[in-house]
Amino acid sequence: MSAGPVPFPAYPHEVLAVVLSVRGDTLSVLLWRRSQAPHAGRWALPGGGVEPRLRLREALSRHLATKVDVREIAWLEQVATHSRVDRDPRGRVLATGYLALIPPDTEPALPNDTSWFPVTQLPRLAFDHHYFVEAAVERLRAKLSYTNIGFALAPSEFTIQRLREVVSAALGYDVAPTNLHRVMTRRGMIEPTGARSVPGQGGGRPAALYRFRERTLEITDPFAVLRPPKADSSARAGTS
Amino acid sequence: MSAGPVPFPAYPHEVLAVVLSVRGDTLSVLLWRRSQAPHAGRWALPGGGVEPRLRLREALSRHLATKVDVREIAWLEQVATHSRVDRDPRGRVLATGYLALIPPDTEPALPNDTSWFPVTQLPRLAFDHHYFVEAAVERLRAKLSYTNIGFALAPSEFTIQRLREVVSAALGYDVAPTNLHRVMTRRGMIEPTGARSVPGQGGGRPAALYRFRERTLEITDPFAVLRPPKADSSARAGTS
DNA sequence: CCTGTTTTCGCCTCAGAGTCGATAACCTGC
DNA sequence: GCAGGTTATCGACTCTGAGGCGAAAACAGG
Repeated sequence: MSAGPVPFPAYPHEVLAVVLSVRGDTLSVLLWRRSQAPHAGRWALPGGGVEPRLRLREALSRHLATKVDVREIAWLEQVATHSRVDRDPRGRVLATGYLALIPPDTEPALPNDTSWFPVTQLPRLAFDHHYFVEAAVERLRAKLSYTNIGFALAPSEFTIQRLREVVSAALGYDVAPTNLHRVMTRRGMIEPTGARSVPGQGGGRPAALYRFRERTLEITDPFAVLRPPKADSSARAGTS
Repeated sequence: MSAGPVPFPAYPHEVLAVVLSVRGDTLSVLLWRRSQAPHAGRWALPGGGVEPRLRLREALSRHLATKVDVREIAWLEQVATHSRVDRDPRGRVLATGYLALIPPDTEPALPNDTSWFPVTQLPRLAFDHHYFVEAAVERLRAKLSYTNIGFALAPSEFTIQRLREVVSAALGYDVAPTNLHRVMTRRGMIEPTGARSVPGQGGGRPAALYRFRERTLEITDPFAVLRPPKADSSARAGTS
């Protein structure tokens, strides 16, 4: 550090995670119950302060490690920073919220004060945490329609039926499995593993297993109003 | 304030604005030239510290007021918060960046140290400001395709040709005016004012004038992979 | 009335969504 | 091991909305 002091006012800063996962066919968020004031007894998002040498994301990972195994987090994305002066009764605190996604086939060992809540049946949350939840769910649902973000919400291998359940839970409404299969396939998002599901009870044809082809975010051109001239050939590129 | 002290470390926090506008057929960003260390002589985004009783957005508006008339800002949206420990040589500073849009028919009186730069020909920026510019431009381009955000980038009244120029500049590639007209109309985004443009030089049929129907953000369902059952009738709703 | 410019319209193609039925693969019970 | 029930998968067809393209229409000016 050098070149004189920083000329800006400082404020306590916290990071918060909206950890979303499909638990038993409903999209749920991970909350922990506060035992101390302020808002003792209310449910809150996991998170906390930012240590001096950590970036926001790193600080958040450490806080999350006390709740879930961080390796289970398949997606982590910053959503928004809130700055209401009175959002914390103890004094002004800025808060940056992240969206974190966990696949449904991992079962984190939760501490006693922590549990999953369906996003449609949230308890009263501490501070302004409900704003973060709303924003994160909205972000997730938007991205489900034009990215392959589903990879972070689905098991590593799944049947189309299971994928339908997961996507339906995340979106909040039913989707038809036949169209889901066709769309995901046509977009090249999923591919069959070759294996088949174990028949299970009740008989019937065992379903084929699929996996997401990529496990990093890819954007499926959301019908671009007006896309580049024609992809290849025709010059004009210009920038970057 | 009450209930004990805030238990989180504090950091200087600044707000930055990526002010974008179409200037002479190219998407441009508003920069000012730093006169003092660090990074004296380099160009930087407008912004600064956050006063104690102001929210981030309010603080940003005040900083912007020294550069442009705030009333000209047609859209203001938070994009991201950066936290690299060494992003400011004077010490750790967190920074929250905003995207601000200004219509092309307003001509802000700029201070001497301030001017517009085409986003494709940026000078070397101070700090990590280029990250903010990239993120803001990306956000703008994404939203152009599935929202009516264009209202903040277009004049209050315009011909289809002019709209094409503005949109082309923002996207960085040419778009066909005929499709633009149809798409914008079909989505109900624009409507004719009834007036026609002055013929101008060269003759030809005078173009009809249009305006954006709404000047607040509306989202045009980006082809939802799987949308709700059928909107009305057919029961099945369920949650929410 | 001819020319140049801009708008407007029609036609074509393509992708997504929904429906239906045929077929495949498995179970259970006899 | 075979018949019948159950579930999964796939293809064919249709419908709708969007983008690409080009021709026709509308209009000002000479």
